[in-house]
Amino acid sequence: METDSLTTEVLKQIAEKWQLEWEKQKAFQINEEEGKPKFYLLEMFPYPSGNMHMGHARNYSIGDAFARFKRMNGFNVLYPMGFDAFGLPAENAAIKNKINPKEWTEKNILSFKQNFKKFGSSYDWRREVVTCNPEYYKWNQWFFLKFLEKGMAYRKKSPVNWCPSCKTVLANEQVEQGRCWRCKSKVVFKDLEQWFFRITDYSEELLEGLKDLEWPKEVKIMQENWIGKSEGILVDFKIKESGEKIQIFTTRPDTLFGVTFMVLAPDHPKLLDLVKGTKQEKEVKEFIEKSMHDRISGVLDQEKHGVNTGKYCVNPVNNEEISIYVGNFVLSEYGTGAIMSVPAHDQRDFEFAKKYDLPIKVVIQPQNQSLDAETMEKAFVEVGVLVNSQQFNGIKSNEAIKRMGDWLEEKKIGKKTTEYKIRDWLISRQRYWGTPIPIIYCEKCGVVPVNEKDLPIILPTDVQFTGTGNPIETSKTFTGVKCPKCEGKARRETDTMDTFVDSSWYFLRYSDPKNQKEPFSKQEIEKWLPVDQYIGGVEHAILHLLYARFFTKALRDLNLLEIDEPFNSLLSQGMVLKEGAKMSKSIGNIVDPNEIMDAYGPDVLRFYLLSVAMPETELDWSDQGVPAAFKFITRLWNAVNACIERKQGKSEQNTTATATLQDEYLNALTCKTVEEVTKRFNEKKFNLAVSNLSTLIDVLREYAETIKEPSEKQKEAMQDTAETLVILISPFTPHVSEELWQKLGKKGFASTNARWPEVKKYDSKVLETIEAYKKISEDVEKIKGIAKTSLSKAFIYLIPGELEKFRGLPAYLKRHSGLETIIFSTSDPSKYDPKNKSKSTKPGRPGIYLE
RNA sequence: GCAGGGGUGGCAGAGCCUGGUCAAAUGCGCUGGCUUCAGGGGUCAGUCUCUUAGGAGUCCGAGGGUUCAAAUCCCUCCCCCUGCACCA
Repeated sequence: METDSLTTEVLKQIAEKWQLEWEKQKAFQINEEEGKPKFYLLEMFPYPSGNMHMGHARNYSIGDAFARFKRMNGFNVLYPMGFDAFGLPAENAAIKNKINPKEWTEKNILSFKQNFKKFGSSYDWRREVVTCNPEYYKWNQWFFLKFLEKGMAYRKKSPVNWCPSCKTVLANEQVEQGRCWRCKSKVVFKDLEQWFFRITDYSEELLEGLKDLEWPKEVKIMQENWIGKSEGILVDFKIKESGEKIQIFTTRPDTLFGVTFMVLAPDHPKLLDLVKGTKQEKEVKEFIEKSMHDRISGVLDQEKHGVNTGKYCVNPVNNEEISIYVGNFVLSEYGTGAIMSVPAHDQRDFEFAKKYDLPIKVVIQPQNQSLDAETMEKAFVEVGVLVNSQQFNGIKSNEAIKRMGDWLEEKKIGKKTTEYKIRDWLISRQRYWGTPIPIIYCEKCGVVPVNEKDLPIILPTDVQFTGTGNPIETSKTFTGVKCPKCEGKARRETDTMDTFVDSSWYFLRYSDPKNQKEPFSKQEIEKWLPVDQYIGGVEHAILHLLYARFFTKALRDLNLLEIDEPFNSLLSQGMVLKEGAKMSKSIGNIVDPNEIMDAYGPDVLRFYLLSVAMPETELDWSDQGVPAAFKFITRLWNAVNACIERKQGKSEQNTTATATLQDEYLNALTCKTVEEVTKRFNEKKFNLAVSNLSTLIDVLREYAETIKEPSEKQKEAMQDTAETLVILISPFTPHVSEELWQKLGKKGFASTNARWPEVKKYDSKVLETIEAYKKISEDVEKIKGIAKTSLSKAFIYLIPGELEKFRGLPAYLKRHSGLETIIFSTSDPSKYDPKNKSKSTKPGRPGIYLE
C-alpha cells in the first residue's frame, strides 16, 4: 500500500537531493549579520592520507550532529574544516611513487572533500585552511621570527635519533626496537644543532590552566604527568679531593641524613674529569659507553648497574664521606643528573645498595614498627618520623621537609626549586614536506633570520626524492642565498618545522582564513575564540593539545590575541574497533565508510555511529548494527508517513470532545522525549537519546493508525509530534529529516530553519497511567477468550491512591473486552496481606482479577 | 611500579553521582504469532528460574559491611583496559 516505502535506494536518492539543495542554497554558510550568540565547534582536522576511514567518520558524525543541534538552538555556529597537509606519509609516498608530495596531498584532499560531501557535512568551506599552502605556512615562519626576537625560539645541540643509512632524523615514534622503521638499520644518537621552542617557560601556566578546562579527566592527568612538576631542593655536595661542588636534586630533604652514596648519570658533565688519570678511568669509560649504547639501541635495562668512581664527596649535613658511583638508572636530563642515594628510603637506591653492598642507614621510622637496616627487604618510601638526623630527630617527614629546606637555604648549601619533566620543543626536522625554517647561515654574520618582507620562504620544487637525506638539499635554487645583513655568501636553513607547529594555531586561522596581512585579526579572534567545543581522538591528548595551548599563550604574550586557553571543552572520542581490535590494514578488519554509504546512504552510517556507543567509549563495529540502523530510519519514516496520511483523512465532526487519555499521553510523551533528548545532546551522549526517540516513534505510529477519524485537535497533535520528532532526529539523520520536513509541509530546511523544540513541563502521571493502562489492556486481551464462555465480570484491582489515574478505563475495557460487568475498585480481591510484607513483597502492580 | 578508567542479563550498552518506582532502558540475536508476506520487509508478543494467572525465587566480577531497603554507599580481594614508565 505504501507507494513510497523506504528502500536503501530511496534513502540514497534523498541524501543526494538534499546535499544538492544545501549546496545550491548555501545553507551552511555563516551569516555574520544575524547577531546570534556564537558557538565555535571544531573537529581535529585530518591528515589527508588516502581515504577517510571509520575513525574519521565517527569524529565527523559526532561533530556534525552537535553543530546541527547548536544551530537549531539559535547559535551562530562556526564549523570549519581544513587539512593538516604537511607530513611524512606524503614524503614517503613521493619516494615510493616518484611524485611530488604536493600532488599526492592535493589528490587526497580532493578525495577527502568528496567524502565530506557524500557524508552530508555542514561545514562552511569558505574558511578552509590547508597547512601546506604558502598563504598558511608563511605565518608559521612569521611566528618563528617573532619567537626568535623574543628568545622563545633558540638553537642548541641536542641528541636526536639518526638513521645513518637514510641520513635523516627520525621521530621517536619512528624508531622500532632501536632500528629505523623503514630500512631497519640501527638508529644512533647524533648531536645536531636543532631549533627549539621554549615551551618550558610556560610549564607552570600550562599546568595551572588545566584546572579550569572542561576536559576529560584522563587527558588533564596525562598533561599533568607530562609536565611533571615536583618541588624539591638542590643541595651541593663537595668532592672530597678537589672541593668542587656536585649538585643534586631531591624532593625528600628529610632523608638527607640517610645518604650513603652518590650516583651520577653516565653522561654527567663532571664524570670524566672526576676519574681522569685514576685507575677507575678505564672501567668508568667502558661503563659510559655501554650505557650510551644501550640507550641508543633502545635496550630497556631494568637491572641497575653501576661502577665506583673511587672518589668521595661530603654530605653537607653531617660531613660524612660517601662514595661516588656512576649508574645506569640516573637520568641526565632530569634534575641535575646526579642523585643522593638513600637506600633505606628509595627503592632504586635500595636495589643498587644491595647489589654493590653499600651501607643502608635508616633515618625515617614508620609509626608503629621499627625498621632495621640489616633485615629490610625493601625501602620504606613513605613518610614517618625522623631518626639519626641530629637536631631533626622526632620530627615528622612533612614538617622536616619544610624545616630542612629553610635550614639548608640559611646555611647556603641548598636552594629550593621546582623541577618539571617537560622539555623544550624540538621543532627541526630534516625533512622536505614541511614549513621551511626562515633562517640563513652567513659565513660572516652567523645565524641570520630572514627578513619579514621576504616571507614566505617557499618550499623548492626542484628536488629529488631518493629516499636518503633531506630532499631539500638536492634543490639547486634553494640553498644558496645572500646574507640579508651583509649581502655576503650564505646558506639557507634546510630543516623544516615539525608539523605540530602547523596544527598549533590552525584553529585561530579559521576565524580569519583569508587574511593576507596578518595571521588573523584581533577582532576576529575576539569574535570567535576560544573554541567552545573541540572534538578529536585521545591520541592527541598530550602533544597536539599541549602545543596548541602553548602557542596560544605565546601568541598572547606577543600581543596578538587575548585568550589564555584555546579549547574550552574537549570531547575525546573513542576508537572504532572491529572484533575487539583496532581496525587496521594488517589485521584486515577494515570497514570502509564509503562502502556503507554506497549501500545505505550517509544517514544510516551516521545514525549507526552515533547510536551504538557513547562518543567517548570505544565502538566495536558490528555489521549487524547497520541494517538495524536502517530499520530505525524506516520506522521513523513510516511513523511520520502514517501521520501525514491520517491527516488527509476525514475529520470527525464532533470536535468538542475533551482530550482523551491517548492524546494526553502523546503530548506528555513528546514533552518527555524533548526533555530527555535535549539533556542527552547537551551531555553529548547521543546514543542515549535513541531509546527515547524509539519509543516516541512507535507511539506516534500507533496513535496515527488507531485513530480512524481524527479530530482537528488530534491532527494538530500528530503534526506537532511528527515535526518535533523530525527535528530531534535530524542531527543523526539530516537527509531523511529534510525529506520528512518537506513532506510535513514545512518550508525551508529543517537543518537551518527549524528551531529545536522547547522543553516544556508535562504531567509525568499521565505517562505512568498509560503505561499501567497498557499493561491492563494486555491483560484484557488475555481475558477476552474466557469472558465469552463463562465470565461476564471482571474485577479490577488497583493499588490505593492510583484510582484517579484511571478515569475512562472501565468504559474502555467494556468496549474492548466484551465483559458485561466490570468492577473497578481499590479494595483487594486477592490474598494480598499488607501485614505480611516480606522483604521482596512489593505493593503490587495494577492488574485485573476475575471474580 | 605509579596514575586514570572499567567489570551489569546470549551479545552490545544504559542505570550507579542524587539507595527503594530495577528482573534492570534501548538495540542486536533468538523463539513464536500476525500480515494476500510466497525466504531475509512490516508488525505484535516472548526471551534468568518456577507458575494457568495473581505471584514467588535467584541475579548486576568475588567476599564482607552500612541500611527497613543496595546494581547503586563503604571496605577488602580478583580480573581487564589505557597512559607514563628507573623523574630522585
